[in-house]
Amino acid sequence: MSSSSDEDIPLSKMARKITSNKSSKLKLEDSSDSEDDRTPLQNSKPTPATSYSEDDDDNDDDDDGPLLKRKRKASSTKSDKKPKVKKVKTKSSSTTAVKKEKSKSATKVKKEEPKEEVSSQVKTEAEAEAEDEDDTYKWWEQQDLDGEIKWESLEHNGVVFPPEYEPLPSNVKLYYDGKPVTLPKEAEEVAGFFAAMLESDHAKNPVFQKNFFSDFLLVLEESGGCKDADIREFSKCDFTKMFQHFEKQREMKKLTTSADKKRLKKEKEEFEEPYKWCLLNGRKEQVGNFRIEPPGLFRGRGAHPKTGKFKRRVQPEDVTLNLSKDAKIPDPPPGHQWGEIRHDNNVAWLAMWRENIANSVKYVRFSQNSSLKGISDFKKFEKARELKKYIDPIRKDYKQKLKSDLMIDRQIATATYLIDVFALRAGGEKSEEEADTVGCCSLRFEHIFLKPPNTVIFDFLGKDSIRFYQEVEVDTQVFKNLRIFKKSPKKPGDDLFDRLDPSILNKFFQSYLTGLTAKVFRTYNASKTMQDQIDLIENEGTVNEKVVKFNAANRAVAILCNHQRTVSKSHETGVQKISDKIEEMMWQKIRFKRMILQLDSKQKKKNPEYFQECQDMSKEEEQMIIERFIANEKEKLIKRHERELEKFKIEKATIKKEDQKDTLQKLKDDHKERLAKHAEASKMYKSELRSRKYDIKPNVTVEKLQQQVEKLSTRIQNTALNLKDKEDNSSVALGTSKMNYIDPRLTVMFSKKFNVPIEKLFTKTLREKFAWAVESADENWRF
DNA sequence: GATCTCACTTAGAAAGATAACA
DNA sequence: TGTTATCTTTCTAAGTGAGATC
Repeated sequence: MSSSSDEDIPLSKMARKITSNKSSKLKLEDSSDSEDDRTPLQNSKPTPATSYSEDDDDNDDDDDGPLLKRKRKASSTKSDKKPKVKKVKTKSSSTTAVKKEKSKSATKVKKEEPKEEVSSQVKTEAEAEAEDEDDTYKWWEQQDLDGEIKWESLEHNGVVFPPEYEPLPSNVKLYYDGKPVTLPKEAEEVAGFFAAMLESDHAKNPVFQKNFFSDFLLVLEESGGCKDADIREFSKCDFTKMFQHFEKQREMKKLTTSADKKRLKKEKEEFEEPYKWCLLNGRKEQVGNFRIEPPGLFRGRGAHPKTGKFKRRVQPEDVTLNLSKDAKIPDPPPGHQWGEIRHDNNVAWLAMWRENIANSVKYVRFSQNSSLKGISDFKKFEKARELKKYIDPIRKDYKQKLKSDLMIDRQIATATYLIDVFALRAGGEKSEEEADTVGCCSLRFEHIFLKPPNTVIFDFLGKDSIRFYQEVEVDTQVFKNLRIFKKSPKKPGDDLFDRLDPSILNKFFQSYLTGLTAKVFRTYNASKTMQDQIDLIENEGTVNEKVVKFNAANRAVAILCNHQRTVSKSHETGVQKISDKIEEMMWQKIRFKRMILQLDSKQKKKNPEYFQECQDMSKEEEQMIIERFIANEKEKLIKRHERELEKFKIEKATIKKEDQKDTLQKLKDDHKERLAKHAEASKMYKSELRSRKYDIKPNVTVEKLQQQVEKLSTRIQNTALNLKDKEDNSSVALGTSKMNYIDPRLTVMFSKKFNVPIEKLFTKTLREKFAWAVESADENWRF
């Protein structure tokens, strides 16, 4: 099938998640299914992986050999290169800044503000916030954003180091083989890191334990060893005393008065204030992570082979600072020197150091609301919007290439399909020293299961070891290709796309559009999905209802990108509580309806549907609800009384001695009275259940009862909606897509078009990060 | 062309702050 | 007013991709 109508179907819809209702299968491209295509995989003749001959159109010239078998190898550990200060390039621009779509003139170029000293006397955050909004640099009103250099001048105050280690009190010790032992403070610190997380999942992980312990022994040896015992076995170490000490400290911290907490917070803020800001081209901008990461145990995600290893303390000598040549070099901490000073204006970092786990580089960068971050965000979304113009020919092209005679082209086309339709990541190669996670190019034999005629089950761990599990229908030719890519002698452990890696794929993408890479597809499809979802929303209802609809659209994007979060521990009980509440409201509603019938039996004839639900709830169900309701209410009363007694104990001293007895007696009497009322009500409910006779007060009318029923109906509806939202959101993380994938101008457009305050959609941080979008998009903006 | 290095974005967990509830 | 649930921010791990180097 290669009809033109097929071209009209958006590709993102071509493959659908299979639900239990498979009614809407889309017929897709291709074709004359050959006899061979219907042959079960296990019966097909084994062929070498380097060539394939399924049917004629599947024949391959095989002039393109597979990539060298990709070994999962250890990364090299060192680079002693001297830093190079690159020549500053000043390229002419092509990117124009965000055009103001509002009536205000957008072309006015802002004058550079006078350079101010970045010193410990910089304004406080509150003062900075209070500054006139117009004083902030609106880079989006500039015309040229294309320069390659990152800054003309950069000044900052360096970084904040974590506090030195404070040894434990002498009575808090590690126990080895049942006896307390004294450790050198360096080793004690490492043992303490483990002890502090004794009850976490990490500490129960054998790999974590092993890595921690071997690093602990190393530090112990480096620092002079333990004189009290020959520590060799992890199983003989008892960290509980140390753990209890940290728990106690945590409890003490909780008890700090709020005034003290405030004071400590203020002191910390005052100390950190100078490090929070820098001067970028003479303008004050915020620094992001100005705190050097403290030492600790590496918490790798998933099955990381290095999890638990000791992350060493970073010294000033390990830190390289990056700033202008003429900028004042911040003083290193007393007795120390900076590792290196650089003046590289091709990069957007202020400081860096190398960590000891993977020997990778950590950077101190500008904050999310800085102009540099904003500009790169803006460019990212503009590139994704540019893809709009190319997406149709690209899709047409790769659909054709799915049947190419060249294996490499087929693999490229199939991978592009997966990236475009299922928003897979590129999937770069990983070393043995990392968790075994994959993306598109690194998918292996065992990560997909094929179910004829065209169903694929993906099951693999993606970034952060988050499981990607989807059962989907795919294009028939894609299905055929995947079957070829899995054909014998391929076996578990082998790469599905044995001739691909992200750089080959990205080179292919670049032939369509400069700067087009696998990740642009994710941004494009995410924002496109959001635009489509918003287009479906009716402009009606309350602000909160509109926010719920916005979140539902956001959720569609998060699901597309497979953004997940672990279900919170309290989720189950929370859901149960809400479900119980709904049942209780249903029971109350039915109760009111029965009262109506008792007052006026003719009502049933008038509107039998209205009273149908009175029959829907069985007596057993009702009894269960009533009993639970009674028990819950009683528990509430008891807890209330306990709190009152507790309060009385505390306030006793402030009450006159002669009044104390009376006050206590009153509390007890009140409680007794409430319990009596509760007992009476319980008795009434039970009697109602037996006799179906209701004790209705004389002032209660049919109209009043109807009003009550109406109120309850609305409450039930709202609570059910909340419950559904809670369930749907329990494992989906909305934040990641809002922050990284959905063009913020879509959110701003929604806010303006639907009259929803932006504060309801973006937190303060996001409003600052996306200030450029908030100020430039209007209600008609489209992705 | 494979591999390595560097600079950047993207990611979920954990900590902290705030709102809702009893 | 204290407790609990939820929202927001911070932290830092884990990706992508360009360009240098072997």
